[in-house]
Amino acid sequence: MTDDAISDLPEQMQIRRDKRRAVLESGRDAYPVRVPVTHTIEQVREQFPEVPAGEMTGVEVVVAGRVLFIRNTGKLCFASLRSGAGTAVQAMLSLDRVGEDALDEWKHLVDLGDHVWVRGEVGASKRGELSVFATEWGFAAKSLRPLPVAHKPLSEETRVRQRYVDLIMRDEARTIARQRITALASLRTSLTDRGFLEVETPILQTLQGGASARPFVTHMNAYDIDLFLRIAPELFLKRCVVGGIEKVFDINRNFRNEGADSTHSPEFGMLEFYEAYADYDDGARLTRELVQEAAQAVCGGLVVTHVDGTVHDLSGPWTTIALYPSVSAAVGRDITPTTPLSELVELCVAVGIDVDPAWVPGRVVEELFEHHVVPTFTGPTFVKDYPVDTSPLTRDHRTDAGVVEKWDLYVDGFELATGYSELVDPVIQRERLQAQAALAARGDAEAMPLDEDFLAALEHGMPPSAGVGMGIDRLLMALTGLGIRDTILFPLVKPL
RNA sequence: GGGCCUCUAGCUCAAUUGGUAGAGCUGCGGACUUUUAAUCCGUAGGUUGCGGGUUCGAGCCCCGCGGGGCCUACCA
Repeated sequence: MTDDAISDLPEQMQIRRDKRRAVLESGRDAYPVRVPVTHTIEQVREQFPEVPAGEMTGVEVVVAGRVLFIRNTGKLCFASLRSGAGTAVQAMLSLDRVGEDALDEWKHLVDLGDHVWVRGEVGASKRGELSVFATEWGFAAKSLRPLPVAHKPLSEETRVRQRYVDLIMRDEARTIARQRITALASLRTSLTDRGFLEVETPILQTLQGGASARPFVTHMNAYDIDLFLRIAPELFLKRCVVGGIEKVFDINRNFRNEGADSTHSPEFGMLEFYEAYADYDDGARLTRELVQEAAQAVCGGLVVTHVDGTVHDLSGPWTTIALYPSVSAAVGRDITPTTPLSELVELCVAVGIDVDPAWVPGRVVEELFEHHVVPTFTGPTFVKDYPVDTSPLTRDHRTDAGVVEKWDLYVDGFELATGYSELVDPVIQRERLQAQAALAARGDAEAMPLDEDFLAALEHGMPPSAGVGMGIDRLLMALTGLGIRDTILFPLVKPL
């Protein structure tokens, strides 16, 4: 006989273990391999949308669900059985229908959190609650741990560390888990409907590249080499474009070995797509359509309501501004890529922005932009034409000197997506990557080494292309107003 | 990286100046055939995050460590 009495266990857990043993010893099964279910709880709800209070339907069903509310009286017991998706139906066990033994066992063995099944006629209680009037019941799975109180909010830490409990207790947790998948499906549908091909690119990479970030490093025993977990799929998607997959995307997980806080997760979801014979304006247009179609799929419309009750309108063509003109308007002075650093620093000091002496002029302009312009945004906003000295890997603007063909999409004050007219000249790309490699050689952990194979691919000729990256977590944040950790089912947490 | 706050029963939280660790829900026993956080009677449940120190006495004060949160800095 197994010893299921574990010492030092909290009383309530020990009692549930004792009940489990009592179930088995009584000849019932606490964990049957199969349960005689005839209807899901959803099906019962759909089939009997309105049963008048106190009336019966004559239809017998067997339903199973988790017990989330329980109320026992002397000869009549109530329980609310809920499906995983959150639909509930009431079970009623009365002495005259289920019999004395089954009623007593129910009262003494069933706890909140247990999975049970009941067989019985569908009807409505005197209060009008749709109910299954049990003639028979059994366990589907006995729960050995007590649930938290239903009417007090679970601490944020418990919600994240024990997401299974969060999913049981909180409607919003169940909702966001489904919304995330809905958003991903919407992005896939939107892109494949437009002729894009979804590919998979490697997570284990021999060289880091495609972004400036510190990678996670791991080791491959067979080849005895260090490998990097990807920080971006970019260089592989460009290889696809070179190879003729001219509309291509990857929905992937990236890993960055940097800070983890309320807006940054060390692993995060990302959509990247590339479209040949398109430029950054085309990429912006498609990005807007993707976000709007995702909003339609997830929220049922383009006007979305956040968890704090605020309403956000994602419809329309959205505002597009250029970085330098917007800063010029805000500070009342003409700011261009040739404005001297001293003048830019002066403007920062005047409004209390601390300037790092190492910053290049473009960086200082971006600080002025974030201070003066970003807070004025009233809806989704594309900001285009960034300083060349902060975007060394990006193609120069076709007409404006000193800026590059890059945009950032701001929603709710954070950056949701970024897009480029991709640099495809292999000679210029090599020069810029060589400069990065020099930084890497000097110890800059975020700089990329020279990827000869990528350059060889470009030297075969890559058509002019638009490239876009969008954060999946941030898309969910924009649609729901949640923090990043609520959009990720299992965010990384430090072990206790 | 810096600063501030926080960790007490299964869950959510109290505990006055350093003086017997409590409540609600949950649990357990009992009553109740229409409950929705039922009601009533009775009752159990604690290594106060971990380790040291001060003190006659520490949940409370001091030091160290760990977890969490907020602000700030940095990074995308």
